[in-house]
Order: sequence, then C-alpha cells, then structure tokens
Amino acid sequence: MAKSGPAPTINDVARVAGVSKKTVSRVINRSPLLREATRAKVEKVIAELGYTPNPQARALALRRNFLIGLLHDNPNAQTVLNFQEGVLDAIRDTEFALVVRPVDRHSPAMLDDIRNFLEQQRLYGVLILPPISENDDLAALCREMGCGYVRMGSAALDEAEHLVQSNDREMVEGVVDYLVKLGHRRIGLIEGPSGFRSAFERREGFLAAMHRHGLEVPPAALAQGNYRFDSGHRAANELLSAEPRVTAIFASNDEMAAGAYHAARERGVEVPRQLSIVGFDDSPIAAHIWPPMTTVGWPIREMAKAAALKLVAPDSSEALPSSFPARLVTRNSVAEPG
Amino acid sequence: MAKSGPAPTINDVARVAGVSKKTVSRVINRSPLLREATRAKVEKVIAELGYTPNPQARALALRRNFLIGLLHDNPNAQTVLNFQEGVLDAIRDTEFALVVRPVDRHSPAMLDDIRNFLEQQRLYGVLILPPISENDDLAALCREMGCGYVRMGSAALDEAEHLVQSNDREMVEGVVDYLVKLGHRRIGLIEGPSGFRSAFERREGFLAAMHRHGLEVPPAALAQGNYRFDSGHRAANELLSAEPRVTAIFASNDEMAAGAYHAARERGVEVPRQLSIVGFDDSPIAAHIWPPMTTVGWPIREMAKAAALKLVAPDSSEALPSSFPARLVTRNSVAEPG
DNA sequence: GCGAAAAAGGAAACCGGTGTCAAAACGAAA
DNA sequence: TTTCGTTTTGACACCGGTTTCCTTTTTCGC
Repeated sequence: MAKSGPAPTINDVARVAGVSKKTVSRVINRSPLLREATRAKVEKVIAELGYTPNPQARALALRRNFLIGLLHDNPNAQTVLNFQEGVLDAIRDTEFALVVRPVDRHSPAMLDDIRNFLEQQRLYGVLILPPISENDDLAALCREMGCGYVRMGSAALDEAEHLVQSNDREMVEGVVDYLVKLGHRRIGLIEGPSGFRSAFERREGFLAAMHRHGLEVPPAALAQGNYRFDSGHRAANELLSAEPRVTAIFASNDEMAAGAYHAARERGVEVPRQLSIVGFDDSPIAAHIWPPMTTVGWPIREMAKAAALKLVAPDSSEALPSSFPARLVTRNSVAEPG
Repeated sequence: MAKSGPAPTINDVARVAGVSKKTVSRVINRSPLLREATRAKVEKVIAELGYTPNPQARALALRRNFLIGLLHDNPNAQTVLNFQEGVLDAIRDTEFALVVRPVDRHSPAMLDDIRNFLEQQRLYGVLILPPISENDDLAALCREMGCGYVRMGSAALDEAEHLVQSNDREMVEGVVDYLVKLGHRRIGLIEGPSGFRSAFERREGFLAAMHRHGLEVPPAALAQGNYRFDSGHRAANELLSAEPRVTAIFASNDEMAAGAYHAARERGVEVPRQLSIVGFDDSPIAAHIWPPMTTVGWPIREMAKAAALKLVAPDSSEALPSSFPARLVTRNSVAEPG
C-alpha cells in the first residue's frame, strides 16, 4: 500500500492487472458478466494498490452524485443530531455522504437559497425535517429541479414514496387517556405555533380525546406557544392563572414543557403533586429537568434511517415502514390530581 | 430560464454565446485575460440559460473537490449544531458544502472508518471537534492522506494553521476568582474524563487559581466525571457527602452541573442558597434548568466560522483570531456562601 | 501604415470514471 | 477439427469541466 503520491486510478489498476479499464470498472460495479478468475485477479490488484474509485469521476460519468442533503430549521438540536446519526446508519459503508444545510424558515429568500444550493451541488436527493418539511413549495421546488426528496412529518404531507411519518395525533390521544385514567379532568394544552402541521395534529389529538372522554376544553385551557422555552413559560402562566386551575398540562414539545416547569416553580406550584406536566419529543431536557419529565418519544433514529433508505434504495426500503409509532416515556412529572 | 430537460453545460453556453468553452471557463473563473465585451456577452448567456458549473466535473478536472467534512463525537448536540451553523456562515455563497460524519470515539475501528471515509470522499479538508480533535493519531492520519484539517481545541494541540482554540484555562481561573470574591473558600471540582485535554485544562485552571488564592484543595473536593449527566450526579453526591461541605461546585461542563443540581435537590440542599454551582459550555440546559445556571460560554459559532475559513481560505483568514475568549454567563446558580 | 509585442481566444488533450458495440475467447455440438 | 452461439473482454467515445499550447487579433510606437 503505497500511500505517497497521488491516489491510484482505474488506469493504474488496469495496467498492473493487465486488463482494460472497462474490466476494472466491471469488477467495481459487481457486473455478473465476468469470469471468476478475472475478477479475482483484478480484486487482488485493487487490494494491493489500495485503490478506491474517485467519486467525482463516477458522479460525472453517471450523471448523478452520491450526496444526500439534509435540510432543516429545527428548534431542537438533539433531534437534528439524532437524525444525522440515523442517516449515517443507513449510508455507512455505502458511497453516499450526508451534507447538511441549516436554513432560515423566516427568511424570505429561503426558497431561493435552497434553489441555489440544489443547483450548485446537484444532490442525489434531500431529506427534509420538520418544520420546513411542511412547506409544500419546497417539495414542489425539489420536484421541479428533479431532485429526490423525502419529507419527515407528523401527517400525510405527501405521497408515500416521499414521506416518513409519525403518528403524533394518536400518541397525544394516548397521553390524554393516560391523564384521564389517573383522574385528571381539567387538562390544559400548550399548543405549538399555528401553521405547523405537527402543532395542528397534536392539538387535534388532544381535542379529540378530551371530547371522547366527555371533558370540556374551555378557552382558558388552551394557550399558544411557538415551540420555544420562553413561550412555554408564558403560556403556562396563562393556564395557571385561570380558575379553577388545571391539574395537568400537556405541552406540544419538551422545551415548552420545561418552560411550564419554570412557571409552576415561580408560582409555588409543585410538580407533579399539584400539577402534572407531559411534554413531547423526549429531548434530553426531559430527562435532565427536575423532576424528570414524562413525555412522548418518537424513534427518530429509525425514522431517519428509513428516510435515507427510501431515498437511496427505494426498492429495498419498500419493506420498511413509512409510519412510525411514538411511545410514552414515563418519568416523574405526572401524578394523580389533588 | 428553461427549467426542463438536463441542466445546461458549458458547451451549451459556448455554442449560444458563439465562443469556445475555454472562454466560458475563463469567465467562470474570473480570469483577467478577457475583454470586457466578451465577458459581458458570455455572462448574459449564462444568466439566460441559468447555467451553473457542474461541481463534479470541476472537482475532477481540478483534482480537488469542494466538500469539507465535520468529524465529531460530541456529548453536546447544541454545540455541534451551532458549529454547523458557523461553518455555514463561512461557506454560504461559496461552492463548498459541509459533509458531516459522526464518529464513535470508543470504537476500535474509528481510525479505519475515518480513513475509509476520507479515501472514498476525497474531501477538501475536515474540521474536527472536541473531544476527538484531541486525538493526535487522527491528525496524523489527515496529514498522511493529504487531507486538510483544522482542529478545535482548548489547548495548543497543533500548529496554528491547524488549530482554532479557546482559552478554557484562563476562564476557569476567572470562575474561581469570581467564587472566591463572593466569599467561597471550600470549592469542589467535578472533573471531566481523564485523557481529555479540555478536562485537563479546566482542572489545571481550577487548581492554579485555588493555589493562587492560597486555598486548599483536599482530595474530597475533587470528583471525577465523564461529561455526562449521570456522572455529574454521582460526582456531586461524593462531593456533598464530605464534611465540611463545599459551598460551591465548579463542574467541567453543563451536563455534569445539571447532574449536580439533581444531587443537591435530592439531598435537600438548596441552589444557590446553600450551594453555588457553575457549569461550562453555556448549553441550552444551563438556561432551562432551575434556577438558571451560571456558566462559561464560548463563541462557538465564530470559532466555527474561523475554522472553516482557515481551511478554505487560509490567506484571508490570517487576519482572523485563532484563539477565542470565553466569557462568564451570569445567571442564578451562584450566591454568597452560607 | 507597418511591424512587433501583448492580449485574447481556440483546439485538443486530459481528469477518472462509464456506456456502446464489436471483437475475441470459449464451450458444445457437428 | 470445424462451426456456431454464448460469454468475456476491450477500444473508443463521452460526461463537463480545466490546462497547455498555439493562433489570431488588438494595440501601440514609430
């Protein structure tokens, strides 16, 4: 393995093995049209030289490359990072690589930025994380530019081939069932920002379950947040100042739930004895806050893996599920009311 | 801007503009050997056709590509993500893209994995985040493979051209000064894992400052952690069971400091009235925990930007600092003792 | 207006792979 | 041993850029 000098090329391999480059190419691509003896001979030389095909040359000749992009604008770092790891699980030992692109949802130039990015890099495809995965213009842009894409979402945002989905609505219903079973009747909701599909699904799940249990949801039990810590703090303050006070709060994500913890603490309301709190996402803060928070976790890493496979190997991924079940992570922020 | 069909190539531009491909290439590369009229003519056609050079073809011809890698194995998602954004700040509007590669520090195959990755992708260079940035074998591997690299670190790990550095040691000394000034005398340290340069620097800073103030550091005031939440919890329990009890704890990162919060709470020790706690990193948990944590923050995004520029534009980045000052972020986890 | 130097532009090869298609090698049947 | 039909293999063009080297054009002094 001579490591010095320029990396060996397909020509070097061909010359040393005494075959044509095309034959080497066939070996690399596992063509079945090869005699076993030839394959062995070439593979030996490849190993000796430590040859690796040049991905840029391959990309050029094949008119496609091996870069998959990750587009995100995410309030939750841990989710994004877990997602990255899940994608890596899928593409490790393949020639694909993952390029990331944080975007600014609030910038009016976002779509143009992304268009430039796609034009420049000519990605094989992109994976889109919520919340921007809910942007239909973005999906349309991908289609228009002939760029593969898979969206992550909490609802049926797109055709199955472009979607990996979680069942937020059902899970929220499960949370409400759980709280009701413990005896809670006055349950407050901290909603996510309007316009977000995930926020919508979670609210609908909440309202549906409350309705199913025959429980009222007065306006004072509904407060709006924006998925950020501060907004959860503010929203919880609203909920807690209404009488009769709610005995439980479901927040549409963990950050806001953590904000609710603060609000409760400031008011001398003890969690969970006087107030139960449930979050959503199972982000690290849920485990680290005191008392540890009961929340809903979704299998982000598996979802990421499925999304990546759907993009790079649509055939083999048909067997994989497109919808993933979240699960309740029970910790210590919930108790019987009173 | 005909968006349908295959993207226009340099040949299309040349044909439409009535010049040779070389001339178009000169325009793209801003060659000064061009008449203004020619440049204008070609640029007009480029704009009309919506032409973008194919990066794979460019990479092939130039024998280098425009991918920079991010190698990390990080306990802190927010840091990694901030870093990614900082890198993006630097390479936005350039042809570079950022490829991420989470690695497993504990895997014996790590170096081989990374070698394969570098061989396969032929990156322009890599950015290496702590803690694996402290791995000298990894740096040696990059050199051996002719791959550019810049390491982030809390000490002089490498030559200036390969390093972007924070001044952890000084900052920790500042923390101790601050605590001493408030009246603390018995201060405990939760160390990071041995073998980590950042952990070493932070400990040395701590010991140096204590020494400078003429304060003792009995063995019972030193506890070992591994940068994870649980280890902070355990270490704080050790510190808090020794008598006379420490009145302040400095933890080498925020996660461990959060663990110390838990330990204090479990023992009925009130923060900050009975125990002051200071963390390091200014990660989100520091702002979200109750009471909000005083900690040390470093300008990760600026450092990332500097690191990326150092890699892709070493000339222009000479003006940028290589060492960045951390700063104390004062919140509510520190009070006078007693 | 002329010649020379400088500037501008083009032809062809090349980067390292892959596709096409024809040639060569092989095996079985005659 | 020849023939014919498969398999294997190779020659060559091509992907979309850049580089080298050479020709053409322009500029300018005289």
